[in-house]
Amino acid sequence: MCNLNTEDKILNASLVLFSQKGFNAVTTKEIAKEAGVSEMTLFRHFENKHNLFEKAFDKFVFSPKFLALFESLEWDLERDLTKICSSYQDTLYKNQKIILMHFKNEELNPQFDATLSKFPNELRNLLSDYFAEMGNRGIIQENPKVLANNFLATNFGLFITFLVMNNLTFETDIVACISSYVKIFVKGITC
Amino acid sequence: MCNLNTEDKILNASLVLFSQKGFNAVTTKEIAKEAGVSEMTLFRHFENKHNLFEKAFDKFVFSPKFLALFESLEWDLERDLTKICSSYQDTLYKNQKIILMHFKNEELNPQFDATLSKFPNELRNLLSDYFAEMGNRGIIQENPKVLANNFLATNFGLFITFLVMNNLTFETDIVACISSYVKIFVKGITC
DNA sequence: ACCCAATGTTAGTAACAGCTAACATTATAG
DNA sequence: CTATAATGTTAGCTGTTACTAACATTGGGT
Repeated sequence: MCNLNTEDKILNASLVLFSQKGFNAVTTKEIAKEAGVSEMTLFRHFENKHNLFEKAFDKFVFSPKFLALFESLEWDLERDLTKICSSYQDTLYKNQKIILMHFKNEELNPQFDATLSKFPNELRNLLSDYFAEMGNRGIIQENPKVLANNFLATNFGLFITFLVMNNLTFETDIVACISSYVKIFVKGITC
Repeated sequence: MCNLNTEDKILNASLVLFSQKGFNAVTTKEIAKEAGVSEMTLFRHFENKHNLFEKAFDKFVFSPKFLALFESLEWDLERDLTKICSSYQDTLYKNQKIILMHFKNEELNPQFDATLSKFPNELRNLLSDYFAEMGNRGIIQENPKVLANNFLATNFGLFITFLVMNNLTFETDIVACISSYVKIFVKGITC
């Protein structure tokens, strides 16, 4: 952690602290200390706190490539959904700090929301198309849009539950939960 | 909103603002203004900001009566789960501000987590027992604990998705999503 | 050995936070 | 009408925050 360059050390520290406490509750002194750097250095590199926040966001937001994923599907419900699940969970996991930042901060960055909504929306459309095609093939018959929403919301729900409520709720692990969910979901929607 | 007594006006304003921005990001001046009251009055009633936070929490936390709910069940999967769903969603809805407060604030109040974890844990145990009994009756065969976790996490996920991501994700409404979810879940777990 | 760029250190500013004290105003009840 | 309690107003204190200026220190490249 020490042989990173200065900017990265500061950005890392920012991400950690902003996601833990939110923008207003974190001080620049705190960030500097966490980064192992003088506060002055922080301002020399990022001008002001708000700018630092934006740079941290830009650097750490992870945009997945769902299109490739959907081209690799096999039109086998359980296999495909398992694949999609783990890809989506992976994306959520990689963005967990960013997502927490979003939860803790109100409308700090207008493009913040836009960026964060991009990949769920993309995934939702791809999923909806996938379900529609599965409907055409006579495999399922529910409304594809509702299914897509449902599937995404459940995945996000499982993710957020295990991420933020782990100390206060469930003891089963998320992998078991998800694989069980996919099995039930597949059986539940198959004609 | 104006014929409430002073303490209630302040507590209401606190809840709104704390859940929107988090403890540190809200000022006592802001709360006083939102409550339509002088800042001095706020301190006269609640001594300090932290105490105000705790009082707001104590006042607005809503503890449901799940035991009565489970005694009223009919051992018909879809009907029962629909009932449980809507009761849980109702609880979440009534506690939404409190839940948001929990999301935005790190370990401010030690009993905070304990209180908030009480009712999901209670519900989880009741649900798990319910599924176990349904297993004994030969209606389902999955692991009751995993099912309970799954059911709760999905419900929480749907709730939180619609609560906090409504501007950036899905356009379907939550009632449709939930009723669809229950149907799929029931079909998916029935032998 | 020297330069220069990156860092650290210290001191400080202006704004604002939480909070208090003192006094003025209102309202209500006897 | 008056006494009393609840509120408002103002001014200010104390600490902290974001941020700046000025100078000191380090360390690698030539």
